[in-house]
Amino acid sequence: MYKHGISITETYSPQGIESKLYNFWEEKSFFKPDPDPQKPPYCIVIPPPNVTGSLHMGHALNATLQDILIRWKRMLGYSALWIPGTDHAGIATQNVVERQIMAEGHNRYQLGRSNFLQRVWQWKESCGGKIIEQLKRIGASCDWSRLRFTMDEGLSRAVKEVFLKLFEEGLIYRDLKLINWCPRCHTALSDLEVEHEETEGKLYYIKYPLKEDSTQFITVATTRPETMLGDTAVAVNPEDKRYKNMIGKILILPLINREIPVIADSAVDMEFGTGAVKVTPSHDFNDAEIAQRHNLPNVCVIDEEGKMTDEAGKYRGMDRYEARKRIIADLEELGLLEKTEKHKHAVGHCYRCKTVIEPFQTVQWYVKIKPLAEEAVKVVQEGRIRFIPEGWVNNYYAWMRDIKDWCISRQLWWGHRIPVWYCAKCKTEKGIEQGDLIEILFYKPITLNGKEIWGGTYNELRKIGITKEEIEQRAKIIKIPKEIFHFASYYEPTSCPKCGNEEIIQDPDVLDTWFSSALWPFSTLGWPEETEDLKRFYPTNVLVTGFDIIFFWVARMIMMGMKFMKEVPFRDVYIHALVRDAKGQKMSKSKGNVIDPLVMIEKYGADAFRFTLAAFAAQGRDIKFSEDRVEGYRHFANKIWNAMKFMMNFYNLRTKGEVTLEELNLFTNKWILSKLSDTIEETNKALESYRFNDAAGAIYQFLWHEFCDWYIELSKVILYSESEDKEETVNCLFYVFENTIKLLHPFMPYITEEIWLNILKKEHSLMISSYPTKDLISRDEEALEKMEYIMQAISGVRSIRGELNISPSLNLEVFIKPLSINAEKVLSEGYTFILKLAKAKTLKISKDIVRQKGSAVSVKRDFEIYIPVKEMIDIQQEKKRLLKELQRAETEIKFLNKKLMNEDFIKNAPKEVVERDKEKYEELLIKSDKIKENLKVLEELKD
RNA sequence: GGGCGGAUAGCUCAGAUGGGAGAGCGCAGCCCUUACAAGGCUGAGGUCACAGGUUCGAAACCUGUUCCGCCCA
Repeated sequence: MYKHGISITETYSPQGIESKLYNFWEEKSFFKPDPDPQKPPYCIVIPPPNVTGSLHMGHALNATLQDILIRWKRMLGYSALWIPGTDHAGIATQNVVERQIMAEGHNRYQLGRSNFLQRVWQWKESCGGKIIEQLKRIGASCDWSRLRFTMDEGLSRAVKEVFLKLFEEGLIYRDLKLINWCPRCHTALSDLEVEHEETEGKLYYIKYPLKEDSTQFITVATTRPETMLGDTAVAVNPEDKRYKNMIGKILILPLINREIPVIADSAVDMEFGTGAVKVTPSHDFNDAEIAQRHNLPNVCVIDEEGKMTDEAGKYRGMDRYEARKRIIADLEELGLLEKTEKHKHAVGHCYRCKTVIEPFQTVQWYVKIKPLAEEAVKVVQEGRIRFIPEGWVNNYYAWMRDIKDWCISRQLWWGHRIPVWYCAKCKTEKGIEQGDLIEILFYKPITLNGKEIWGGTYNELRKIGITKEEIEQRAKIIKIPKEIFHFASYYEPTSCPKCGNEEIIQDPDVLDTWFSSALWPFSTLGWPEETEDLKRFYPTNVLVTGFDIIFFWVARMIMMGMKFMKEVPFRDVYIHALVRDAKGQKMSKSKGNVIDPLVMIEKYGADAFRFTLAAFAAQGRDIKFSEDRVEGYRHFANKIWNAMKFMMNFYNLRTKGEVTLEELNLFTNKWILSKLSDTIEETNKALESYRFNDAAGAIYQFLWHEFCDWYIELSKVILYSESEDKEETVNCLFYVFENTIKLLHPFMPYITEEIWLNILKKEHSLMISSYPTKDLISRDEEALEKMEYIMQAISGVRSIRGELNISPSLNLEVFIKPLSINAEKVLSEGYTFILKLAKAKTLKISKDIVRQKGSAVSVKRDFEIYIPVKEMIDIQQEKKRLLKELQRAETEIKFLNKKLMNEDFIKNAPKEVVERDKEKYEELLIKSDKIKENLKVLEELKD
């Protein structure tokens, strides 16, 4: 129990305090932006985590930095809004629910599309968004009343709106191309969703016999022999002398005995393999390009499941890897396998399930990206969007330069359904009824008149009496050729706008999740409605995110923002680091090196954890996270707590809330105010330039090493006496502490609020109080200089004590001889402080002091300290100490001397630098003389 | 193959626009001094990866080398 009637726990314990305060803030609606129109807006949209996700270190860092910014700006008087939300994560979420269903012994097809979607929503309501609760644990001050989800009604509207607009403008189109296909997820992927991984594979050399003379061969090298069944040519470089006479000749494709030509294409690398490459247009991107140039046919030998097709002859139905083995064995038997070599190459994997990607030819939806990209590059070049750190713009430009059209359709059920319909009754240019071209495959047959129906064309199925609904419910695959007439519609249409027929079916695909994420900065603010929020908060101020989604997300948001808002989505893009483990390895479940942020919070408190992340968040470098650091910053929290405990002993003596430099008498008080002023400026400056570590460091340094180590200790001298400065010291102590707590609040919101509200009993919450800015206090140069003397005197005594191993319990007689009038005046003014903090028994300050024999000495700029230690210590040890100091001084003298003798230096260096060095040089000369003198005295002592 | 980033104390890292290096942890010594041992005080520890160059002056700027990491093809 303390004097003012509050009991304070011995050490700071975050458990219990945090949730209480968080609930308090939320109940008071402090997370909502201030509606006052006078206040300037400040807005951040959270990078929406996956709804399936749980909080990992990356999220924690990301959220901490955003929260620091938001709390800082809110306290600076902005109407601050941080919009939270999650994205629907098409593949990931669908996978989660499919696994659940599989555990029940079913698959999604058995449920049917609409039932399956119901299950996904159910799952989302009960388990999804766990991460939102976790964000609250780290103290995120998001406006939860504005929580959004990419599949919610408003955002779905935005998605449709955007799709239709782009479709109408011809920026969205449907095309038959080779795409990246995941045989496990059964969907197309965009280029970005493929991860290339260096893999140790093999290079197979296969002999293709010549038609005209089967004893002659061309040997091709390939890493994927199973695709040879789909070869439609062999290509060589036209410059390649080895093959000059082969060009135009016909080869017999082994195993399948198809005739294929030898063609010349300059894209062929003569150095690779034998210089002759097989061309498989259906299963390789490079080959597809060659095929286009030479008008080669496509032969598709691998299907959407990764199994061999009918075209694969006797390998039909085999898995692609099984087929590879068999083909190699068969070739070997035929004597057509020349050799195999080890070979390293990059293999594409699905970023969600890590399955090896199969290039696959299908009809997909694309966004024509060039026109959008041009605008997005321009706004960055013009500086309307800044990247911080700057270096990332190069990556951004590079990617934008070689950008390819964006494949946006996914063969999933969970996501925004593409708002396009196809008419079965309209006729193609060739006069064929479209329904005859739409092929349906059921997951489970329909039995009709004792016959199992597995599918067929749309028209066939309708003719035998299967309803439209049945077809859509039961379809596993709906193949709709490219040329079929289609129309987009915002509302669900009932008939074809061209022929009026009701036989229309919707495109079965959904949109890439990133399509909806790209709209996030304006869709979350209410677009396409012209809401108040949109008017007030768009463009947002900053996007805080990791570099890994610059392309996936940041670039696309800029494109969409420019396209639909005619304005950038954010001013700044702050790219933060990746959080790695202590050894610098990426954290991953399989490596087992994952650190759970919630465990850290549980163990050390959210404040210590947040502070660690901020202190680590130096620009341009990854974070190697170590638990030791968190522990260190928990100590910091505890330090604050204890300082507060000390102060609360004097709480009742406080007479005013604010103090100014002018009204203060005592230089220590003026000093700490000046130091606070510096810290305030440094912190704000650092935050303005997103230097979170500098801001955290400035506060830490001030609070611990200036406020606690020096100021509190100095204050005790006054507070435990009957000094007339006691009142102003108490007032100053609290004033400085309160402002420091304010500075710290964005970093450590809980402990600061707890002290503010529940210990200091402030009327209003700290999180809505005002952030200190540099005009709050100025600095007093004189006080700073005075403290310099006092600190030197105290440290001088302590050094002697420490280095000579004199027990702190031994009170010493200290003599200080000032060598200037100023030194005498200042040191005398600080007499009591020196006496107490140096733990002196007696202290004499006088220019008339004569050094006693057997004194330890410390030489300062313009005073000397003598401590008689004859009885206490070993003379040799003191001599050693002085020699060390002398040596240090002399090396520096030598260095400075050389510098000052250099005419070029005097001539070229700035005046201040030369002046400073001269001064330093002279001081050191005096110092070394003094030390030498004192060494002589020690010699005398020996006698 | 193209591009980017890193190498500073035993460990993890800071070191805007060049003026001879800092922190935290760890380590050593002395201390339970009435806010705090989750603490105090005092120390030890660094040819700033290597080699050249620019400059009066380089950890910083330029060139090359080695090692490590990332992105793209």
